[in-house]
Amino acid sequence: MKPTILVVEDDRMIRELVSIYLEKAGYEVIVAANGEDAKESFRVFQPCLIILDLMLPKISGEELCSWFRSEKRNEVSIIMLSAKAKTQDKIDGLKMGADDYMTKPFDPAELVAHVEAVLRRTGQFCQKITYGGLSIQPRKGEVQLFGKKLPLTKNEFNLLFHFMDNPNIVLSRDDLIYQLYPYNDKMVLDRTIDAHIKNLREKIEDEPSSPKRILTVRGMGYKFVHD
Amino acid sequence: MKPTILVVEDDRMIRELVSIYLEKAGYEVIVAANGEDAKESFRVFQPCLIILDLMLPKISGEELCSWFRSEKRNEVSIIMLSAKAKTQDKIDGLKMGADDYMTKPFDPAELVAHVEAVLRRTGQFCQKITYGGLSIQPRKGEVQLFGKKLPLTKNEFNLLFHFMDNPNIVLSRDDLIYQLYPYNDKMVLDRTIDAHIKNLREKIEDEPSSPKRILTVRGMGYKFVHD
DNA sequence: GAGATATTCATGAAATCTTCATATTCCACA
DNA sequence: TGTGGAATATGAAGATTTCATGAATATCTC
Repeated sequence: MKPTILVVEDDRMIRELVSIYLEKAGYEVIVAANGEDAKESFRVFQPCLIILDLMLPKISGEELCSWFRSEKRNEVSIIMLSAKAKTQDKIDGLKMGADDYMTKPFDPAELVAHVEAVLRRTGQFCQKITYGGLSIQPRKGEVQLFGKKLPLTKNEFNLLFHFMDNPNIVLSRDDLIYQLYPYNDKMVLDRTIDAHIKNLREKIEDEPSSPKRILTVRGMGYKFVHD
Repeated sequence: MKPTILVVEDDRMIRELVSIYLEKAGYEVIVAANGEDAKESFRVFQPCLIILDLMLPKISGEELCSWFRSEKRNEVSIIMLSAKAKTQDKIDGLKMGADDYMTKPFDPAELVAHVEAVLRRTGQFCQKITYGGLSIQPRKGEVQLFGKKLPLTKNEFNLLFHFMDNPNIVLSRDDLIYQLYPYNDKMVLDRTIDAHIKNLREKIEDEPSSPKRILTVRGMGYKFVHD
């Protein structure tokens, strides 16, 4: 499953050039030539990254950026594209919530490198997180331990994902319960989490020699560690 | 609770210029003029972001970058700084694991904007309070003394956090008790606090030569001091 | 309904907390 | 400068909390 990138650009030449490079780099590319289409594509395809030209007809790139950032759309990364090369323009763009800012004209290969840098950091949900031989692919719903597929239950999977998304951070049982039941519709005991942790540990720390991945932090919760 | 930034740059002028801007923007800044110092500072201060010049004496910036990445994979963000402005240089830098790449000469205000863009993603994880080699990272549930991890119990941790959050302020035992039991559900004696303080002191003032961090203010309570 | 999964329960062991008894320090005042 | 009383430090013992675990029960899914 490839990460999806939305390219918002009204200039057809640039749009296609960028698309070709991104596709060659292994991404799923969606294009939009104006703000309306961009919003629609965003809703439908839920891209993990947006390449956003600032000079657009009707709805401006800046306005779109705010829209993407509003509500709970913070997860998506945005790389701005603009002919405006003044320092203040760049600062304004970044302050607006862009993760990166590139000036036209640009080398598409460099754009790809920037995309990869940004996704390495933020696109975890779209791709794969790996720590010491343990890797999780959220979209595929798949977990591998040194290449061997691990069958996890839904709760185990969600727990592990949240752990690997927050390495070295102490997660309280309340926090973990909330991850499993975001709608607060269920009253479960702390002990339930313990039980899931136990089962999860058995699966990801299968051999006695394998490193302890999930530490218990007495009185506080659990922590996924690496290194 | 400012994020810590490590600036690795051999040119003193640039180093100080960058430091000034970053400090003005509210960051805790550590500087290093060469690779060895950088590694040492990295270990001790655990910065959440590194501004890394590529042209360094002895150990190159590229080598350092790999070292940082191997040391703590994703945890630290890296912004590269270089006079090399060719597209291929930027691509190489980003591929090496940098989160961003800026070319010299640069506007320090723009650098700050880039720093903020990068930290917007990752900054929440590296909140930290540091006084004289003693640092606490609430989200990690971790305390370090000159880079060495200290195992604290929950109460010790909470006490220390409250102390470091209120440096140089006298905290009464009642206040401290309230910190440990915000729900007022427990009646504990003042002596209990004394006992925790004793254990905490043993851990954070482990050597006879180490400075006294927690002072007793007779008749009033305790005070965490620095400088 | 059957198998898989989720949740709860009960238990023991271990870590941690709290208190108590005693020692030490500090300060006021002679 | 010495002394007594109050406040704090300390070590150890007992009490409590917390967690891992295995088994029992409930719930979900097909």
